[in-house]
Amino acid sequence: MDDRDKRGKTVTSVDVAKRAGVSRSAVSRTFTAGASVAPETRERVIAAAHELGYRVNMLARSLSQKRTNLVALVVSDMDHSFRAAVIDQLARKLVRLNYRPFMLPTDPRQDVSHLIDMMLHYNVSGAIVTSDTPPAEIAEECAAHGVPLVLVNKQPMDGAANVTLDSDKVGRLAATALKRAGCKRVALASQKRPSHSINQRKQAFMRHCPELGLDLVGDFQGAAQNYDGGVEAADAFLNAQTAADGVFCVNDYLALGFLDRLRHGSDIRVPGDLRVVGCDDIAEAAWLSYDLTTIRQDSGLLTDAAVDALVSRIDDPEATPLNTVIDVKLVERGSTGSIHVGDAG
Amino acid sequence: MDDRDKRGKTVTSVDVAKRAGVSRSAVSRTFTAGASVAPETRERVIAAAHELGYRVNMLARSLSQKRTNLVALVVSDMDHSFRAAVIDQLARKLVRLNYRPFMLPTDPRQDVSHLIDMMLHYNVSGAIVTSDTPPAEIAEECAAHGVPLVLVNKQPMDGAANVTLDSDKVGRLAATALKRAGCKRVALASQKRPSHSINQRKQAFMRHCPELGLDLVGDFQGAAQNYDGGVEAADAFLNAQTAADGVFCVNDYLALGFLDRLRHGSDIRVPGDLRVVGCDDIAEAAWLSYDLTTIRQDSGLLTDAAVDALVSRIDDPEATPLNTVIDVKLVERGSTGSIHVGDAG
DNA sequence: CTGAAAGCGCTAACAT
DNA sequence: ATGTTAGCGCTTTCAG
Repeated sequence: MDDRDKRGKTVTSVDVAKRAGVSRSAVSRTFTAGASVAPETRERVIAAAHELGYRVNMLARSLSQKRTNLVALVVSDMDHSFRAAVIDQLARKLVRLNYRPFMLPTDPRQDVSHLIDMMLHYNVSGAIVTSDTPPAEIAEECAAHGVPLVLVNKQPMDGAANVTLDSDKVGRLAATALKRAGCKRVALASQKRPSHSINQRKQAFMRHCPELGLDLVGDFQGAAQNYDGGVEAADAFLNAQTAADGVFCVNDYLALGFLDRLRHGSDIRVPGDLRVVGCDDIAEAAWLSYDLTTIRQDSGLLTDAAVDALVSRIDDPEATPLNTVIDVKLVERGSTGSIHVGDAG
Repeated sequence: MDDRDKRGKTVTSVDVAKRAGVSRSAVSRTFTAGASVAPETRERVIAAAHELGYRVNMLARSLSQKRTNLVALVVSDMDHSFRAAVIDQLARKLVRLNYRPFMLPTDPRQDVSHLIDMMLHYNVSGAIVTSDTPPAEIAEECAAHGVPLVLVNKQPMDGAANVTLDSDKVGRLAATALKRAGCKRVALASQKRPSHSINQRKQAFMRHCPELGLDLVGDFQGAAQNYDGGVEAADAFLNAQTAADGVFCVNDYLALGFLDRLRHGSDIRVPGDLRVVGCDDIAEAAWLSYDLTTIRQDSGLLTDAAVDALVSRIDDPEATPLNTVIDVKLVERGSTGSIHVGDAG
């Protein structure tokens, strides 16, 4: 590999062709999976390419193939560690399948037309939305322009594939866990303007409580679905002075704030006086200070399903979009009175 | 905007040209910043484009301009929330400047040639590395191929711009904070195989302790720079039964695990028996259960500097790469005996 | 200010 | 299996 060749002008397939004594097509075929080239030719081409430091220009290839393999990752709250993990996994899985993840950060209040523009500008092969942005228009536009779209934990939309956790089961597991822990009167801790998936969880929980003979005595809310929201929810809970003996926090971050507020500023002990269940199973839930019983949303399954759904739509644009439901499971820890992890280790 | 026009075949500049009764060049100019078009022509073109739902094909543009505006974001541990936030901010800032962030996830043990390939395949305008991957080859290759590269919190390398926090100040602030909190004998909590930036912090701390008359009585290590690593470091600390009255944890996650281990499984009270200082100021550090004094690494400044450094190298490839040092500051909380946030609120 | 023509680097029919 | 030819959609001299 001669350094003088690398710098300055870029080496193209015609350079390689010349050097290998073949046509450009031969070069192209050599670098195209499943094209027919004589082994001997291919070898010569590869050698020449290597000597020259040649790399296929994907932009040019995409232009002529009319297919980019670019996938837009529409993302908002990366500070939410569960979502960050999801993005990370999506990116890895896409790369493994030879797609190129493309970040489209977005603000909740930002208009989506901007996003659509970018997708179309770059001719993306597909898009995955994990943000909280209400994707109403986005789905329409993508459908109109034939861009395969996958929504993760969003309200299902026509023309878009959907991956979402089994929210009914979330509600059932939460209620069951509290019931089994001996609760009689339970409450919800949630947020003021719940996203679709959060809302589903809540509703499921409210459905299952009566079935299990649990009294639902309140829904205490914070502003956002994060730690501070949990603190606020706990404040509301404390003010209300309910006789609740169990709480389902609709998301783990919220639960952590909730727990912390009880511990620092009230006499209520968890799990002694109150049992708490969260949802997601973020890493922090297992920390010694929290030891939170929660409902695990397996990000591996979630991202597998999302990528599957996307790929199958890219491969067959006419196929009806998949609608995948991800199983969830209860992870019992100290906040419902199970053995404290600290005792086990 | 006629829907029949949008579906099926893509609308190109020639369609717009036809409809507007001008040449393709006119269309091109209309969508090129700072090109000279008669206001009246421009208007007609815009109208036609809008009616047809035309968008410039950036791939084609990039191909002919030989500049893509794609920026590779090389990233490894997104589960580390500080890094996730950095990625998020980088992406947002790049988009704002009309660059397109492109995720290149990588594993610590994966070979970098793979990454270089992707960058070259897509002709990226530049790259930012935030992962822990030893970027030795990556820097070389990028330099060899003229790809502007920015390293964030990495060991400086020839030909690459570098953005890193002021590690000397980190060490000084940590030592000073412990000193002011009344410590005499201090220890480090760190990890087995520290990254470059972590190592810098350690060394700085070790330099400054003697200057302040602090005895450094040990360096207790966990496997990784995360929560579990902190727990392990605390175990080591407890086993050693040192007389330390202060600990500098080289990173906040580590600090949280360290604190938790002390609280759950020892009689040592923080800040009563032991003062603890972390580094980074991640969101969790401010949580009620931790209330950790720490040294803030401002991700906003960090990412601003990284983007600046990148852009200036893209704009002028011959310029010598910038080397930016980010200021840090002490955030005092309860773990060094300052007023507990819980009391304030 | 505008249009014509050449070219960015690659692939895909179509012949051979 | 290989080469030839004609694009992919856009920009950019170069004339006018």
